[in-house]
This record gives sequence, structure tokens and C-alpha cells, in this order.
Amino acid sequence: MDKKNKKPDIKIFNTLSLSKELFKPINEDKVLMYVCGITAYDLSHIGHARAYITFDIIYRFLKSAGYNVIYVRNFTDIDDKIIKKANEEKKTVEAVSSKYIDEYRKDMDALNVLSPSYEPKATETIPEMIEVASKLIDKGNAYEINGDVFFRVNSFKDYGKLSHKNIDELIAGLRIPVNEEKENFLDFALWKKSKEGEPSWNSPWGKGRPGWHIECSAMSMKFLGESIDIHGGGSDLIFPHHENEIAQSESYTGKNFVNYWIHNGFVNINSEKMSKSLKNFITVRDVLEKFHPEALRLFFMFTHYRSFIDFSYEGIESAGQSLLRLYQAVNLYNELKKLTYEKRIEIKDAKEKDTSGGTAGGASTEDGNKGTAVSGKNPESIERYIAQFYDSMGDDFNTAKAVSVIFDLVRKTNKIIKDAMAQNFIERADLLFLDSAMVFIKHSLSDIFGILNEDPKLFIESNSAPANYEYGKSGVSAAAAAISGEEIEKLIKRRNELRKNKEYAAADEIRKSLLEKGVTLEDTNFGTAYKITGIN
RNA sequence: GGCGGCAUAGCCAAGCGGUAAGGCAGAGGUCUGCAAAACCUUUAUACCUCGGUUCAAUUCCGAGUGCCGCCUCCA
Repeated sequence: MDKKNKKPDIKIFNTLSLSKELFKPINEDKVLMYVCGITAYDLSHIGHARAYITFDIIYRFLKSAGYNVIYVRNFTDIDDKIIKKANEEKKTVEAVSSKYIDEYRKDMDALNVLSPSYEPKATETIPEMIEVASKLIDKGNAYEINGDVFFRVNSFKDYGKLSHKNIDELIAGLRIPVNEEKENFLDFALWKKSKEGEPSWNSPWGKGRPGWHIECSAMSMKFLGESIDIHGGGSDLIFPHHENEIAQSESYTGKNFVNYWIHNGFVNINSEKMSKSLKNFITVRDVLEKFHPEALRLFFMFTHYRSFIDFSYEGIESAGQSLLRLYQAVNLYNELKKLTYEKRIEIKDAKEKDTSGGTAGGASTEDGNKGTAVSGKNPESIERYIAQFYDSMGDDFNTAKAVSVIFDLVRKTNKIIKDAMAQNFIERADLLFLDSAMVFIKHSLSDIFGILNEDPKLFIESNSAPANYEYGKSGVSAAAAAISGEEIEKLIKRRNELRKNKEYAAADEIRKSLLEKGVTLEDTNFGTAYKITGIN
């Protein structure tokens, strides 16, 4: 990271080889990355969220590792499903696609998914697609039949290298009726003759529109060149989509198309694949209605990107609690800093340490010596944590492991801070450790994981209330309190007077009555705070 | 039918040849008049079953069971 030029080793599980490979980009400092985007015909679901958050983190990590990443993520804005939707809603195809592109962008913004370097639309790349199809025909890799152009799968000897299938087996396993027109049922459309009323473009084969697979090849080559480093997408795209992309691209250029193929696992609902066709999908919005977007991100990060995730509201709830713990740690640090500035916590230099005859300084047990703890319990280097973090991320983007490193660190910083608060002093070495730890925590969580972007104090105040979720129902945020803020303040004041006079029974009575109205009190050193926790 | 993946504590989930990260929940403790919140500590007699390889297997190999995915649009 901050070591100039020296980049951490990164191993990537490559679908081509089904094994982890050391990442070596084509250009020394630049990474060319393409990720298949959405077909814009409906709201995004949490499966899309996982895919794009996965690649968002990969994108962020590669940048943090010192690479200049050129990231392209496309929009498919011409396609059967969009045409169907347009017909149903009696709108133009363009109206439908642009609407859902807008909605998608809103979702991605909400999820703090960074915009790629380029977001091309298929319809903006038609000439390039026609060029590819034409040349493929010239080279004998494709053929035209009545205005349709098909890729001749048998002309590409490596067909199946990505999905690890072979053509003969695929034909043997045939389950769908063969299109009589095609030479081989595996042959796929590069160009489709358009029907009446459908959007169409002029081509050497008459009016038509592009096939799906050729879009990505054309857009990838247009923006990134003929050979790129990383191409990603959901694991359902391996076959046939990505397989077809390889076939047409490599036939077209005669060069290797992609060096590293990365595929993310699926989001399941009740152990079953979630998909639009199964109609069991949950939209990004459904989730964001009830949970903080960062909770969703963390939820995904707790699992390796290649594993499937079984989605559940309980799972996000759990991730939400974890997120709160992270915010709490930063908040605690902020409080400590404030106390040191106000000189309410003294900063001691190592020299004046230990009058209590502690054990050998730095080597002493860093755990367990509560209370005394003047012996340098810390000067441990933050480097160890940073190294572990980068090792984990460099090991096929193992976010689950990387996150655990952060939690380890958080436990450590919490302990140091709490001890300091209890003793009213902190050793300078410990403070320096805390400072560097927080810089690292904030960088890793915010810049790489894309979380922890809220003000800690505000976040904690607004998220501490137990979520009152119920599957399939909206209304997590509990009912509002049955009492006004003004009245609450009045009662708190009254109660604190009673407490001052040690009339605890009466004070507790007020607290109880507020609780019944959905207000929870918290006595702190700086006064009494209240939270609307709702009536259960 | 072909190909592939997964099976780790109450739940989620890393690890993958030398005897188990992390999170949530639970329990105990610190703090507090008591609470709440926070923090700390703690929680797997062996990681689906049975065989095999090995000095050593949760980790490798084989078989079995269960769940899931791809082979059709799909992140």
C-alpha cells in the first residue's frame, strides 16, 4: 500500500484453470477489468448487489494496492426481455432501459458501489459489433441465414475451455429443441434479424439487432483492447455467455481474450437460487428499506465471494450488529482523543512508567494485566495487522479473513482505550499505536470495503435500537414513541433531580414509564441520553 | 443423463497435513444507586458417515449420504 511501487502479491482464482494463480497484469501498473453489467428491464435484486459489491471491492482493493484500474461495466439496453417489457407497458424500449438504468444507478449509489471508469451501453457500440460479426463471417467463424448471423462453434477448437465442457457432451445432453436453421445447436446468434416494430439497426444482413454475447466482446475490446486482465460476472454467466465471448473474441483477434476470469457465487433464498425467473427475488430496495446499506455490504463480506450466500434478514441483522461494533470502536477512539485534548486523560511518556514493579516491559503479557497495566502493554506494531489484512485480501480477495483481522484489531484498541479511561492516563506508545490503528481501520473499511462512511456518533444513535424485523413485512423501524421529545426531556430532568436526592424508587418509576412509551434511557457521565426504541 | 460445488459450534462463516479465525446470539465480569449502553472474558474432546494414504487428516484419496448449481434467459 503505502510502500511506493511495491505491490502486494495477489492470487486470483481463475475459472479457466480452476485454481489460484498469481496475478500478473499485462501492463505493470495498470489493470484492465471488465464486468458484465445488467440487462436493464427491472429493479436490481440482491444478487446484483452481491455481484457488483464483490467487484467493487476488488476494484477498490486493486487501486489500494497501487494499480491504476480501468474498469468497464456495461449496460445491456437492447434485448428480448426489454422488448417484452416495453410491449407490456406500451413504452419504447429506450424508455424502459433508461428508466431501469437510472434505478440501478440509484441502488448502486445507495450501496456505495463506485462508478466504473466507463459504463457503455450496448446500443452505443453497434458499429463495432457489426464489424466483429462481419469479420467472423469472413474468417469462416460465422455464417448468415436469412438475416441472422450465427457463430460456428465448431470453428473454435477451444470451445468449452472456460466452463470445462466439451462440445460432444453438450450435444449429448441436449434438452432443448434444435433450431433447424443452425448448423449446430450450440451455435449462437451474433446478430438477430428484427421483427416488426422492434428497434433495429442497418447491417450488411438487413435490419437487425445484436445478439447478447457479442455486446460484451465488442465493448470490452472498444474500451480496453483485445486482451484484458480481468473479466468478471456472476457464476451463471460462465456458460454460455462467457464461453461464447471467448469464442468470438479469440476467433476475431487471434489473441487471448482474458487472462483471469472471476465469478462470484449466488445469493440463495432458503438454499435455492434466487432469480427473476423463479420469482423469489428480493430487490435491493426491499433490503434497504429495513437495513443500512453498509450492513448489506458487510453481510456479503463475511462470506467469500465464490461461495453462495443464503440470504436471510437474520443474517443481515447479525451483520448490522457487527457494523455497529465497528462504529462503536471508532467512536470510542474519538472520545478518547477528545479526553486527551481536554487533558482529562494524561499522556505519559514511557520513561515515567511503572512504579508497581511490573514484569519485563514490552514482552509482558498484553492480556490480563488489568488495573495496573503501566508496563508497556503495547508497543506492538500495527504493521502485523496491515500485513495480515493485505495477505488475506491478496489471497483471492478473502474478505472474510480480512474482516476478522479488523475485528481482532478492534478488540485490541477497545481494550487499550477502556484501560486508559479507567486509569485516566495513557502511555504515549499506546496512543501512537491507536492513532496508526485508526488510520488503518478507517482506510481499510472506508476505502476498500466501502463501509464506515457515516459519522460514528450519529450512526450509533440512529442504529442502536433493536431492529424489529419480520420477514416479508416492512416496518423494521419500530413504532415511534408515544410521547413528545419535550415531555421526555422534562421527565429526564425531573428524574435526575430525584436521583440527586437518592430517591431512586421514584426515579426508576419515571424510567419505567418512559420505557413503556418506547423510550429507553441511558445515564452517562455527561448526562442522560434517550433513545426511541419503540413499543414492542 | 453429463459436468461442478458445498457439508466446520445455537446461527453465520474463515481455515485446509501438525490438532480449530472472526461475527451474531448465549453466559460470566467491569462500569452503574440500580439499569441501559459500551467494553472485557468465555463458548467446537476432534470439522456429515465409512474406509484408505501418512509419524500425523477437519485438511489428501476412494466410497456413501444430504443439499445446491450449471448444461435454457439470468449477477
